Order: sequence, then C-alpha cells, then structure tokens
Amino acid sequence: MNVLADLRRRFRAALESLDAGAGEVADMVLPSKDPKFGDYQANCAMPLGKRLGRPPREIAQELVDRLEVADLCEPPEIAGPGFINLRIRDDWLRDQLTQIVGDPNQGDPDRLGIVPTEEPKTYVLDFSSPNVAKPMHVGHIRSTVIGDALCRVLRQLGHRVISDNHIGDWGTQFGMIIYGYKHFADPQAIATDAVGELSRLYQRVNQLVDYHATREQKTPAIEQQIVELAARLEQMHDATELENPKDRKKADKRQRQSEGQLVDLRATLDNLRNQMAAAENDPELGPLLSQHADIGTAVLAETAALHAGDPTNQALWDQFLPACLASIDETYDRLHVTFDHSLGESFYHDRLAGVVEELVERDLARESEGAICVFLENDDAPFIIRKKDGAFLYATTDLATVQYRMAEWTPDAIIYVVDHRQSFHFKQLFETVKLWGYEGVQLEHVSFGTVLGEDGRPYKTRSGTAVGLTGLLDEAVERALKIVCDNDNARDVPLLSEEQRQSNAERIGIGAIKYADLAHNRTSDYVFSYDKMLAMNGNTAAYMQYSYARVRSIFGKGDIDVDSLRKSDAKLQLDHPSERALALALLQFSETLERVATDFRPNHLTAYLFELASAYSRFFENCPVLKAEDDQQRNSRLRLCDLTARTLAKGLDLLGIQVVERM
RNA sequence: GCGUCCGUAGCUCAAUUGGAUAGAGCACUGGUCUUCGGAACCAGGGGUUGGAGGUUCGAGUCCUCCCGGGCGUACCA
Repeated sequence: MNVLADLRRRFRAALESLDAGAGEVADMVLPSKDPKFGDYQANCAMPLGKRLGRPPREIAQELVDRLEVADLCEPPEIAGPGFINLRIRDDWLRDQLTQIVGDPNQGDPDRLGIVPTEEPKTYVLDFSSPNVAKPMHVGHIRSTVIGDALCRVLRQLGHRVISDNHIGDWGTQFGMIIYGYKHFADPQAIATDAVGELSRLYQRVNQLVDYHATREQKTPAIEQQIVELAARLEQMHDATELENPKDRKKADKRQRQSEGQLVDLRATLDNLRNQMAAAENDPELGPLLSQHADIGTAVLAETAALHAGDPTNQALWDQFLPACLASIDETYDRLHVTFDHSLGESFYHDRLAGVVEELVERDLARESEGAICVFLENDDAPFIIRKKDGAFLYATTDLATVQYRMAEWTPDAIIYVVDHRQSFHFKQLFETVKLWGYEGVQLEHVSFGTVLGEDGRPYKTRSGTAVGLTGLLDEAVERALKIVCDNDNARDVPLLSEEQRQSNAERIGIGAIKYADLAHNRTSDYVFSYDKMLAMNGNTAAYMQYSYARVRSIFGKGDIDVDSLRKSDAKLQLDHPSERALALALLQFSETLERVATDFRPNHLTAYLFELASAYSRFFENCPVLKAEDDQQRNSRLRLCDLTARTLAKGLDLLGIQVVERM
C-alpha cells in the first residue's frame, strides 16, 4: 500500500474538480513532520489561493468538502494559513497492515506492501567504473555502493534496470603498465602474482611520470605564477592611496587575498621540491629518473600503439586483462555487487572514429587548434572528442557508449553515478548527445561528494596516496570482529561460535561502510570514521542489524513458528499509541522506496529504517509481547514484530547490506 | 577571472527541494532495571542556519551583496 500515492490521487481528483489544472499541486501532500499535525498534511491551498485570488482557508475548506477520504482518514482539519491535516483512521490502518502481514493473495513474504510502479521504465545504470591498471581505492566506494543500492531499489519497484560497469581498460593507465612491463618487470613475480606485480609496475611508472611532470611542467608553472603575483602585489602597493574608501577597501581585500595566494603557492612549490628530492634520494627510484627522462611521451606512445593495433602491446593487453578483472571481481564478491554488463572502454574502441566522423559530417564538431571539438553555447571550453595527435578521449568513448546503449536497450534513462567533479564533463556530454539527436532519453548525472579524513581533507594515507579499498574493508571487518568478540565474551554464556563471529564481523564491517556512505546525503562530502560507523547507537548499520537480531530473538525465546504465525488471519490490534506508530511506519515502506527512486537518494531509506527501528524500540519498551495480556494481543504483537523484522531485512537488502540472526 | 557546490548545536550529519516551534547521533546532565536481548530506553540543556538586505501568508532552502571554503575550467579519466 502506497498511502502517500493514494492520498495524492484523491487530492488530484478534488483539486481538478475545483479548478482545471490545479491537479499539479497534489504533490504538496506530504507526510507530516510532527504527529500533532496528523499523519499527512496537504499544503496545496496556499499556492492555489494566490492563483485563484481567494483566501487559502476558504479554498482549503472547499477542497475538504470535495475530497473523498472518509474511508481512510478522520475528518480533515484545517489549520494555520490553510494547512489540511490528515489523520489515518485506526481501523483502516489496522486492515491495511493486517493484509500486508499476511499478504494472503501474493504469497510473497518479501512484498511487504511494496506497490510496483505504475510506469515501469528501462534504466541503464552506469556506476563503479574502476580502472584495471590500479587497485580500487576509497574513491570507488560511493559510486559502487550508491549505484548498487539504486539498482536494487529501482528493480524492486518493477523497473527494468541494466547495470553496466564502464571499466577503464583502454586508457593511459594501461600504457603505463605496458611501459612498466617492458622496462621493469620481474618475470618471476608476473608468474606468481600477476596483479600484485602489475600494480607495482603501475606505481613505479606513475612515480616516474609524476616526477618528470613536476620537474618540467608543474614547478616552472608555479614559479611563473609566483613571479606574476609578486609583480602584481608590487603594483597594488601603489594603489593604496585611492580616494574612494570603497575602492580602497576592495584593493585591500584583493591584496590580502593575493598575499594569501602567494603564501600558498610558495608552500606548494616547497612541497613539490621536497617530493622531487625524495624521489631523487630514493635508492631504487633515484637512479631510474634520468634513464627515463621521456617517460611521459613514451607512455602515451605505448598507449597509442595499443590503440593502433600494435601486436606486442595487444598481446600484453590480452595477457594481463583477465587477471586484472579477476582481481576487481574479488572485491565485488566481497561487496555483493554484481553487474549485468561490464563493457569497458576497450569495447568501444573501434566505434570512436565513426562517432567523430559523424559529428563532423553533421557540422556538430569542427577542427580547432588541431583538435576536433564540439562547441557548446555559453561554455568557455569546447567538448574535445579527438586530440590533435589523433587519439580519442573519455568524451569520445562516452558518446559511443550512449550510441550503443540506445541501439541495444532503448532505455528511457541513462544514470551516471559519478563524483561531482565531473559535472562539467556530463553537462557537455548531455548537451552533445541531445544535439546528436537523442532527445527522448533522460540523462542524469547522479553526483556525489568526497570522502574526507578526520582532518576534513580528502581521505588519504599518511604518505598522501589513496587508501586502498581492500585494506579499508579489512580494517572495518577487523574492528567489527573485535567488537563482536568483546561483547560476546562479556556474556554469561557466549552466544556465538567462532565461525559465527567471523561471518558476523564480515557482515557488520562491510555493512557499516556501505550504510555510512548511503546514510549521508550523496551531494555532500562526509568524514569517514570507523568509530562512528560501527557505533551501536544512532543511524548505523550495526544498530539496524542489532534491532533485527533483537526482534528475531523473540521468536526463538517464545518458540514461535513464524510460518503459521503469518497464516493467522485475525485482525491486528493497534490499541497502544506505540503500536499504532509502529504500524504507520511499517505501512510507509512503499512510499519511501518511491521517494528514493524519484531523486536517486538512498539516504531517504536509511532515515526511514532508523525511524522504523526507533518506533519498534518504543513499542518494545511499552508493549509486552510474549507476556501480553491474552493470546489475541500476543498474536497481534508477534505479527508486528515479524513484519518489522522482515521490513528491516528487506530495507537493508535493498541497500546491499546483510542482516545477522544473532549478534 | 568565469562556472559550480557548500557554510546548520562543541563534534558528525539530517531537514520530504518554499511549509507550521530547524531535527538525530556522539559528548554533557539527570533518570529507567525482578533485562520478552542493557550492544537498551526515557528526559533535559545546548541554534541569530557564516553576515546584511530583499521576495511572500511562510525562507536553512529563492534573489542581490559581503565573508570563508571545496571543486571544475582545451586535448587525463
């Protein structure tokens, strides 16, 4: 049962009978924040009052008169400037929930009142997108976890979802591996641990490329900036005697800013020089630096050779790719994330030339400074689809990918779960795609913020490199294991076997990381903290898992057969306020999922689960279950417990998180 | 410079995209126990939503300016 959708439908009818075209404000029916305003509230009378030029309270009254909700609501109340407050009738709530608990017609214990969407769509969901050349790191968490959760929720609602992992298997990174293999490979290591060795090669080459880029480009550029800025500051001193106080203030500010920038630049320069010195003094790296002075261009040449079909490089690619993919799959197995397709960049490489050709032919792209570009309105920079050296880019691959997906699956929407730094790229991509002629498809950049360390800076290791994903998961599981063991050991009689402890720790640790990520509004940055995500209180996976285990333990303790419990067709009793509150929360699962799907925000679901767990907690405190007054009440409360457990488990499952039966 | 996102309680974050008295967790203070799982629950203090104007029945949310940050900005992905 989707209560919200039902109410909106009824309001729409009433609104349209009042004024043609007023139906659009039916979306202003919302769950109330505060119980004293009822369970739901309609805020449509105020905007309508303005449109019709009549007092909002009068409109509200007229709406209430036309509204047909007597079967599911108490008589609506009008409050304040024209709010319509709705309270769900207890008998209606009871009947709806009784049906969901038993779900007699569906026979599906997981349906839980979830109403399939009225308009099933086809979505292509593009997320995770790791690079084969380098190990997955903390930066891949959000895309992977959010993408997977959205995939599950959309499917649950009845949409057709095609998940596609657009793996980076054809870019400069692979050129680095090839270069590294040709110069630094240890054949022994390749034979025993290919992925580890390739990772080492990648890092080695990356260090060398970085060093030379720093030395030949970055450092001189910053030196240049410092000179310019210093010169500008000189001139500013002359301007301090301006007559107009406003101008003087402005000049002062600009001077302060420039001085600040100068300090920053000098610090950056020092930093770069230190890094270079560190590389030069490194006993392994140092001697290689001068031998590989042209490594930047050499790597690009290896990449270009691969793209051009060079047999040696192609053979190396064929040899290494499977091991790289297998290594990535290990991580996905651990995260329980799967994809329908993993069509990486390489899949599209023979389509790229055609894409550029077509855009040029259709006058959408043209040559500029040697590169082929799409010039879009109001953009400072063009969308470059072919470099002056003839190589293709990320942009070209993305265009070819859209073309393929449209031809293959004709989706209604393509959703990219990618961090916010790429929003300019997607803005350009989407505009180009529209110009290209794909007008009907919804293109959505579901962007997200950065994972920060406790210091508020992007989460890095002490040496400044990205934190590896495997290590991150390991540490979360390790910490979870310690908590699990400490707590279990503190019991009079420990509850868990050694195996259960291990498997619990895995579920709790991984769940903690996923949940922490999903619980934050995806558009904001968040601070990564093991202690917070593994806390037993608050909006965490561990608390949800604990809530679930606690509910389930009742059935063990009372020796209850859940199957026969579910077959009971006796009506539920919702006499205590906390029973009613729990029932209402349970009934709102369906509308919560709809909301997650509407704006692609899984944090609505985590917030819902936290509220549900809280509502259960109050119920559990106030309403004895096994020791209920009579069998009827006991039966009713047991079924509320059962539905709570199933809803918690299902909600977590839709977030890609597993529950544990005992913890 | 231009574009874009952000600034909410001591800390970490919400706020149904313009709705009623801005909510949670942690920390702090005080309470609940003959434990249906205490890894719990309840209550309290704590806010000029960075600042100043404006729009309107109503602003954390929209517009203008200011302060402070992040990110992006022609051939990386």
